[in-house]
Amino acid sequence: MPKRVDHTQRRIEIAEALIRVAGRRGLHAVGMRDVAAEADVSLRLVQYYFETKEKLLLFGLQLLAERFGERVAARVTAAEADPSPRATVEALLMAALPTDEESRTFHLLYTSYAVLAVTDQALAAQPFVRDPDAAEDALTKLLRQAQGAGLLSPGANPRLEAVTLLAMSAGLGTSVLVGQRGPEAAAEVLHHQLDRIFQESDHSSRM
Amino acid sequence: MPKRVDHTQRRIEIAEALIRVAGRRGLHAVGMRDVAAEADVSLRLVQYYFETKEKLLLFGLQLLAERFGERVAARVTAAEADPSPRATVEALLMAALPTDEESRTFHLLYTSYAVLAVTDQALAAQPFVRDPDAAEDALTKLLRQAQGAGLLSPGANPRLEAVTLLAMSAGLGTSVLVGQRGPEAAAEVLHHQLDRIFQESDHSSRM
DNA sequence: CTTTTCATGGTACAGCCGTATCAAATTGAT
DNA sequence: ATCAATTTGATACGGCTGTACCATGAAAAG
Repeated sequence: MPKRVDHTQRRIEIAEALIRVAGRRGLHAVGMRDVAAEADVSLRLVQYYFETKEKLLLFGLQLLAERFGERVAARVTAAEADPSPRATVEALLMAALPTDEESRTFHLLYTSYAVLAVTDQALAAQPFVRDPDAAEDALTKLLRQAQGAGLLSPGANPRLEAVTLLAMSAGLGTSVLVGQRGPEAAAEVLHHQLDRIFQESDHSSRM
Repeated sequence: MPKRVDHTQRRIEIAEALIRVAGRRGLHAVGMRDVAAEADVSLRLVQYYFETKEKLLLFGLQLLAERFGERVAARVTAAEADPSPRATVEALLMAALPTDEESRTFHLLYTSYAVLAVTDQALAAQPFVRDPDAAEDALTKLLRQAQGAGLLSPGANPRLEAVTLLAMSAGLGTSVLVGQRGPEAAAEVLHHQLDRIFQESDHSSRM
C-alpha cells in the first residue's frame, strides 16, 4: 500500500488553519482557498480530507469546542491546587472571558457558529447545547461542594447561581469582544458577583 | 419634475425587507436580490436607494437599533404606570429577551452585526457601543432612583448592578436564541436576580 | 519489476454575487 | 405640448465560490 498518512492529524492541521484565518478575518469571510493557503496545502487537499465545506466547518467547530474545553479544564485543575473552592469557580469563569488572543478567537468563532446555527439546520443539529450544559453542570457541582463546606451565602441555589454566572460571563465576554469594555472591567464585575455568592467573611458568629 | 417619492420612506421599506428576510434566513445568507424580492421591487431599485450593499446593511442596522429602542422605551413607559420602580427595571430587561418573533429577530441580527463588526472596520466604526452604553446609563439611573427610595439592598452599587443585569440579560438572550433554554426559564433567572437587588420589606409583589 | 492503492496537484465548470450599463417610463414645470 | 429631471426596469459583466474532473506522484505489495 502507498504512503499512509494519519488522516485525523491532517484534518486537525487543516481545521486549525481554518480557525486561525477565521479568527483573523471572520468566519463569514473564509473560503476553502483561504484555508488551503493558511494550511499551506493545495485546495484539492482540503477537499480530499473534508469533502465539503460544511463538513470542514462542522469539524472546525468540534475542534474549537474541544480545545477550549481542554483549556478551561487545565485552568480549573491548576486552580484546584488552591484549597479554596472559590478559586476554582473563578478560574472556570475567567477562562471563558476573551482576555488573550486564543480565548478571543474562541469567543468570536463560537458566537459566529451559534448565530449560523439559528438559521442553519445542519449546524443546529450539532451539540451546541451540550457544551454549555456541561459547563452548567460542572459549575453547579462546584457550587454545591462549596455549599456543603458552608462557604456559600445562606439560601443560595447552586444551579440557579451557575446559570446566572455563566450567562453573565457570556454577556460580559461579548461586550469585551466588541470593545465595549476591557477584560479587567469584566473581570471586576464577575469578581463582585462571586463576592456576593461566596459570603464567607461577614459571618460574625464563631462559637 | 417627475414623480416625487419620499426617499427616506422608501429606504425604510427596503431596510425592513432586509430585516425580515435576514431574520428568516440569516444575515449571512441575504443578498441584494433577496431584499428586492422581499420588498417586491426590482433589484435596480434597491441599488438606487442604497448604492452599495454595505450602505444597505449599515442603514438596516441603524433602523434595527432604532426600532428596538422604541420598543423598549414603549414598554418601559407602559411599566411606569406601575408605581414600583422594580416593574420598570423588569420591563427594561424583559424587553431585551427574545420572547416573541420581533425580539428574536432583533437578537439574532444584532448579534450577527456585532460578530461582523469584530472583523469589519466599516461596521466597527458604527455606534455599536453607544446603544449598550445608553441602556447601561438608563438602567443605572433607574436603579439609583430605586436606591434613593430605599428599595435596594444595602450597599448596592447601581452602576455595577446595571452592568451585571445587562450582561446577564444578553447572555440569557443568546441562550434562548440557540434553544438552550426557554424564555420562561431565562425570565425566571432574571426575576430571581431582581429579587436579590430589590431587597426591602416584603412588598406585595403582584403577579 | 509491475501493480495497486493512497495522496496530491492543477484546472475547469456552473452558479451566484454585487455592481454597472443601457433604456424606458412617469410626471411636474415651462 | 415639450422638456428634462427623476424614478423604475431589464440585462450584462467580472469576480469569486464551492465542487468535480482528470491526471500524476509515491510507496508498499505481488
